[in-house]
Amino acid sequence: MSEPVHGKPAKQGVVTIYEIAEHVGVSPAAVSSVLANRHVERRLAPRTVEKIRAAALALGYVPNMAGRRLRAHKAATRQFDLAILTSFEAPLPLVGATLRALQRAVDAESTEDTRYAVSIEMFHAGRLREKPGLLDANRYHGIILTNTLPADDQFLAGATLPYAVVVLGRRIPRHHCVLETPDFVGRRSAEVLLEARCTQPAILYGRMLTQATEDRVGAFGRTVRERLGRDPAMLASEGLLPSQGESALETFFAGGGRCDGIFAVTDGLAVGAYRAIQSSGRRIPEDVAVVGIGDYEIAEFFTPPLSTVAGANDAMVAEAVPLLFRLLRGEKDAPGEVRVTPPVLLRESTRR
Amino acid sequence: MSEPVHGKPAKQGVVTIYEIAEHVGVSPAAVSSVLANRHVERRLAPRTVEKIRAAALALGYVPNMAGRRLRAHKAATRQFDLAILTSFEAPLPLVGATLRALQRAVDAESTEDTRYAVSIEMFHAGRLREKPGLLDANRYHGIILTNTLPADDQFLAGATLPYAVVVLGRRIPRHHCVLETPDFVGRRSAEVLLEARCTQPAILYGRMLTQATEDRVGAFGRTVRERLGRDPAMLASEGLLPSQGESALETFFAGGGRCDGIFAVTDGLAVGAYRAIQSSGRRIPEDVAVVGIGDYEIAEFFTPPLSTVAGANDAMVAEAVPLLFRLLRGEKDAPGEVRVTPPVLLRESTRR
DNA sequence: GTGAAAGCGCTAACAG
DNA sequence: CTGTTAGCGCTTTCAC
Repeated sequence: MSEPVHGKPAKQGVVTIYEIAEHVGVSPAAVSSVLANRHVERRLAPRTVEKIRAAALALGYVPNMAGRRLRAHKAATRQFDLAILTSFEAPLPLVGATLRALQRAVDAESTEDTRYAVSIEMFHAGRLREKPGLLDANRYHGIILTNTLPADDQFLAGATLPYAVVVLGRRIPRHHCVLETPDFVGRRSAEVLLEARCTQPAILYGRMLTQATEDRVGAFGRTVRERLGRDPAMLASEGLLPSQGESALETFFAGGGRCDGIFAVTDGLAVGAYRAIQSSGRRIPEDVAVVGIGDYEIAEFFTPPLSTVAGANDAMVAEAVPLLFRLLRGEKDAPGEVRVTPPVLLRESTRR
Repeated sequence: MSEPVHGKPAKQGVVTIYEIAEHVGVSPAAVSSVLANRHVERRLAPRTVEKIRAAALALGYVPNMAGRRLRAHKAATRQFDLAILTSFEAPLPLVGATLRALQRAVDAESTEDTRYAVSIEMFHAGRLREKPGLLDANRYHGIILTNTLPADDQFLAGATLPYAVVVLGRRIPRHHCVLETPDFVGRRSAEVLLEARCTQPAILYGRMLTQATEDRVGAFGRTVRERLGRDPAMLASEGLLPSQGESALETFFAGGGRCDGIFAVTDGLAVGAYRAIQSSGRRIPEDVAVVGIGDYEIAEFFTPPLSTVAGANDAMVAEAVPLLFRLLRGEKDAPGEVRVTPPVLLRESTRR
């Protein structure tokens, strides 16, 4: 039944150099040399080269990178493939900070015989499980995973990924996690508004919540309830764009909604909130105080400058990256969580 | 001299499962099963499992992903490895938009027997040539390359990468390029300021210039010179952060510099410029008109809203992605350039 | 319970 | 000018 080792037609498989070789009537080595542009040193007949090229094109040849790499592999060099996995829908500053920190570590750890490849890969929020190769042991040596939605977290809680994983911003059982001190951001941002003597606080957030945001929203609500005896206004926008935040707030105002303090859970939403507040003739902070998230350096440059809670990106990354390297080294390290407490920066937007 | 095929000690090479096997005194197959957590079905003795695990750790075993992938390869599935290569110093949101567009195309093109892996990889600006594996034919099937510095461009002009390459925002001989219509952004932004009757225009840019930015700076200068008979003030900031733009402008003002119109070449610099202008007691646009770049949705939400030129990122990506796929398919397509003309959006920051 | 052996796709070395 | 061969590191039968 089985063909000789290297003469397989692979009738329904993918095109390999063997099919091309057979098709043209030359050896696989000849094909290889042409595809690698080494046919000159091999002094192949121009006509043969042409035929091989044509066949590769006609058959739709796609090189198998694993095969090439295995072959090209320099003994005495081990390679770590690392990735940062984030959702398409997420804001990128955290990812940028993570990448820079990871690259710095990699540059420091690289030696003659140890290389690292670092990349950013994205998944559709809530559909992490559909990401190809996630469960395979043949893609990554380690990843930093961030901006997951609850659906992703649920999937992760039941899954065991066959490589080193550090989860950023989220607590997931049996995984290594680095996250904000729970409830801290929601509670402190509520307190900032209450200390500015707000009596009608509101929170502006995107409809799709990462767990970190969900935690912030929940703690904000609880704190307001405790202190004022009633719930804050909940303003859910369609997304995190300034325009979406703006229209959520406009709709609220148009419907007769009142508020004198807003917690905007991303910088984009804060930008939109500023615009909606100011274009409705209200002043910040006199009529409406605003507090936001400090993960973005832009907050200081709002008019007026935005008070922020959080902004623990750097601190989280500073924990996550060394943790990943410890896991790569196989150091015994029980799954668990590292908590980071972010700073609170009071600026004009809550000064009254 | 040479050892039997599979018994090599590889004295100074990297640790493989063969070294582990030899070390423990079992077969490579046993080691493999343990490392893949398949030892249960194999009913390995717990003690053996333990010893194998310990040896892997002690020897610092790092799995070779190419080997695993080659082995795991599902025949009848071809895989394309695509990447977006950008510099660390570049703004991530632009890259994110490119990735989303690429992913959309990939989602559409994926079939049962054709998979795509997409990632973002970064290089240090100006040191593209040092990126590991860039010249190897065993990493990517195709890339979109963006945010290169002149040093990178020079390197590229002399290099032939052994896979499909689309260069974004830059014209490089012998490569497939998608870029803004040359000079357009610099010229139009100058015109926008001149039409606002500015007589002392200035340009604010980062010290490190991508070619696209260099082009913008140059064309701005030429246009001002043509129309006013003298050069614009050139304000070079250390980087693209708001704080850096702010201090560049503060220094300029402090030194007695005067200007009534500014072209800020990124949104971060525009944010800094706004702050420096306003905190110096000047008004926008009455005292100083400002025009910026529209690649960022935030411009509309400045106070006052920022007039922008450019913002052709979406259009460029819309050209670049299909081009990449054509190259992957091997369609004959001579290297050359596609030019995209960006829109001009006039807002309050130049209305006077 | 464990080992031997085949072979994933590719390329470099060697032999004509 | 071209073909044969070995083997990169790994996993999966199959045989004992």
